Amino acid sequence: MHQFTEKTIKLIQGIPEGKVMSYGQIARYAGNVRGARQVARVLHSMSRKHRLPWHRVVNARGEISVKGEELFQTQKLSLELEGVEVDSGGTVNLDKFLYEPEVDGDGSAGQSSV
DNA sequence: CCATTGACTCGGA
DNA sequence: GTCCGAGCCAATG
Repeated sequence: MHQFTEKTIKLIQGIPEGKVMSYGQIARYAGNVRGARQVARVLHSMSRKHRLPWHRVVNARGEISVKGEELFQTQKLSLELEGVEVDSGGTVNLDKFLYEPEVDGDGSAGQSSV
């Protein structure tokens, strides 16, 4: 197993409740800027074997990009239950719920703008 | 090993 | 703002 996959898994597991990450972002943190699709694939494969909080993973726009209707609602429900506000279209406010593990205790920037 | 997929992303029209 | 196309890399069959 490549480190990218393992890092991806760990990153996903490291996402706190009430936060979400995009595939591309995870891929970058995993060391692969272009690994967004692999993240998706990892979710498919790993989520079957491991219990990964894949529901905390959304696309770059903060939207739930899952295909299946059930999976879509499942993810949306899971996020809402964790305190993440999800729009009816499955859109999450990345300015509020985007998880940035590298971010320092800044806090001032990020969600100050409207 | 080769071909296909895959929950994506970005850029252009 | 929406739609289309190409890239990208790894796991699976």
